[in-house]
Amino acid sequence: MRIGYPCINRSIGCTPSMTFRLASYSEERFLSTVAANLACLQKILTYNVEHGLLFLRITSDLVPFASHEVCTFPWQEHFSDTFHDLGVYCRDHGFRISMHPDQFVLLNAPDEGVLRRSIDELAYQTSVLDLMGLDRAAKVQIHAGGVYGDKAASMDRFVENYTRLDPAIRARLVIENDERLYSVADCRVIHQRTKIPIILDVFHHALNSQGEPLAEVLSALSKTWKKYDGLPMVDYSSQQQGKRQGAHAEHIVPEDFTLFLQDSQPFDYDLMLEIKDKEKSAALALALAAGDPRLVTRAV
DNA sequence: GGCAGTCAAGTACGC
DNA sequence: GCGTACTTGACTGCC
Repeated sequence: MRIGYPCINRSIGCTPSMTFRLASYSEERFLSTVAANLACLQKILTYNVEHGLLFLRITSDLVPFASHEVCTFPWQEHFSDTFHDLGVYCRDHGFRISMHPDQFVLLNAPDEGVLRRSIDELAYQTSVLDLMGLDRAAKVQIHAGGVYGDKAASMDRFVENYTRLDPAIRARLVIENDERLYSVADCRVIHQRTKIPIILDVFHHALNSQGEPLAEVLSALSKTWKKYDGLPMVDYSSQQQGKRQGAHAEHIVPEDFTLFLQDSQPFDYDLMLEIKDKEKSAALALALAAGDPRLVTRAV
């Protein structure tokens, strides 16, 4: 079990998610932004090695507008050495890496334009991991998509579109249960037809499920990950008190997290903490997990 | 320097 | 059919 947090670090003074308005697009702006983002990503990796946090989600904004038609610059070639170096650093230090396209990426969209843009975005995110030379255990996670008034037909469309994807994308794609539309049970139906691995989002499962116990779910989902996919990934967060149901908490709740570690025994997984204060809660989680035989904080 | 409104992209839902 | 909520960090224009 590696522990990590998503995308940005609040204490190192840079962000790998620098972007700009579409109206401000220029090649100069694009190049300087990507260069700064990549430099910041290296800083975050270094910080994480020093703090024993070996699971990192890379931000979708690393290369702004990468999948947009406005971006015609061959950034893959231009930055290939930098990506390569980042990848070597990740491998040397035993990192697990993931990416998570946002809500606009819908593999089951009935609209052809939405589908095409979604696939373009998946191609971009996949290519980042490919350029870094990471193996198949580095994943791109999405939700199953929309319902569009007919869930069965929408799941059929997911399966169809998934099957037609470039193998390079398919090798990295995994799906995650969401808090409203597609539960773990729904994802398992899609898995049966595609063999796509399933990420468990513990918080979403609490909000959208038939109450299947954690151990039962982990047991089933672990089997959807092949050896070359790496350990299963799990997203963890908790409810922000006083906010709308589903709102992510600002800080980790130590008692809940300790309980989760106990309840998830004996399953092993890499854990992504979707908590707003990022590396701060991740450090606390590490402390709470100290002594857990599953925990890994440095390259072996 | 600080603040409020806005931002490439989509869907679901209430009225 | 239309407007709004969802989610969220960063940009941008205005004071």
